[in-house]
Amino acid sequence: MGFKILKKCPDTRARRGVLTTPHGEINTPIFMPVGTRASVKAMSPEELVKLNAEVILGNTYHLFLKPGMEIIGKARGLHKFMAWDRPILTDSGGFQVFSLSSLRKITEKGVHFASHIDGSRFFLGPEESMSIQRTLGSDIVMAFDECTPYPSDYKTAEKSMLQTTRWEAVSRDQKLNDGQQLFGIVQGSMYKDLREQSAKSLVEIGFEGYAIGGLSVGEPEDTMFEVLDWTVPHLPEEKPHYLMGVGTPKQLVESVARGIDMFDCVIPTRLARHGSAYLSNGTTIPIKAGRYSNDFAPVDENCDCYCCRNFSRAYIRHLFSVGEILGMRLLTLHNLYYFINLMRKIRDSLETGAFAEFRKTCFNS
RNA sequence: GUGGAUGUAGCUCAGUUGGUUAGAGCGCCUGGUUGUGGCCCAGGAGGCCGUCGGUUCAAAUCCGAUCUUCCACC
Repeated sequence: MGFKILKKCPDTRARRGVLTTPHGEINTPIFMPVGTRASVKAMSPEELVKLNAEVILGNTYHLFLKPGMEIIGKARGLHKFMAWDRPILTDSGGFQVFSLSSLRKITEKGVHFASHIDGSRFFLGPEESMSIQRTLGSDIVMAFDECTPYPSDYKTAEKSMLQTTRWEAVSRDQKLNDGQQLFGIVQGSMYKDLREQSAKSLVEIGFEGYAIGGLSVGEPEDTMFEVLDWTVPHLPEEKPHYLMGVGTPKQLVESVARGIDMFDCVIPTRLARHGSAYLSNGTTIPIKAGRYSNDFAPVDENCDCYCCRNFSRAYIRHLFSVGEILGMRLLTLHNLYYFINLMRKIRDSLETGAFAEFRKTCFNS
């Protein structure tokens, strides 16, 4: 178990690495498709394997509410329950408690909240989150944190960051299963000294990996990159760095250059369900637009995914306009293929020492 | 043929006792969507109100003719 750096970029902070878990190896930099409720929406595990997805996300908050831990326990863990035998990373539930639920009451022990599904009351704190993630049996466990809203004034951001730090220390003290790796999460909003302080505190506690949270929450893109520039240098170089919830193709490349190894984002799958398809230059097209009704070219001429090898824009637009499930499935497949392949190209360029060049030219086509 | 109904945005329809630049839903076009509620949000384009004539200061609205479509009867 653990992280090994295979090669470093001579020009940037980018690295090519391998993270070993109980369910296999993860080649970094990596993009992790999101499978919140024990399903990467519209994809079967078999299709994800064909796409070369090496690791997917699951979510403590959602799985805790439905189907509940008793059922996951009876299924003997999330891997068996959903028939996915590759690595799984589970989010701690902290983010969702703040973004989805209502009637939150925060105490030193955790958060009282009302379910976004039916309003029923629950409590989630670091002890509960770790216990749940132990039952889920995920390979990578995230510490319980509070995602500081944006914008936040300094005092609010500081208070929130310190609360997160205390919860993360409690998370670290909980017992996990053999092989489960715990990642800490840096907070601190957009303040340089808070980010540094958060990073240093986490390093003191000691985690198998370090995530950067509280970004891509509405701040300008340049601000996000700036926060990465402030934060990553304070993380242990030999541990994996995970940027939570990011991002667009351009943000992935730019964040790799700033030393990030892991990403997760709903963008490719959510946009696919809403009818947006990624092109190789990193932009999207709205496949539902009337102008595609007579366009018999593939979604992306430069793509060799199953969708682009077999189907036309006109056909997929038709599927969307009549509400056929296959439309969402094909675009999800295509968008994930694009993201996963983009990361493979990043890794290839790191291996050959050509990342800096790739960074400049990768969206030119 | 007779009687009744109908005609307003691409589609389905609202438009009160005549009163400023005629509305809605869907569709269409532009943006947005970042640790997931198969959505949603913000803008925009688009109408000689079937046609012709009349009444009136003023007509989608009242009157006449005509055409369209539908129903019933013969």
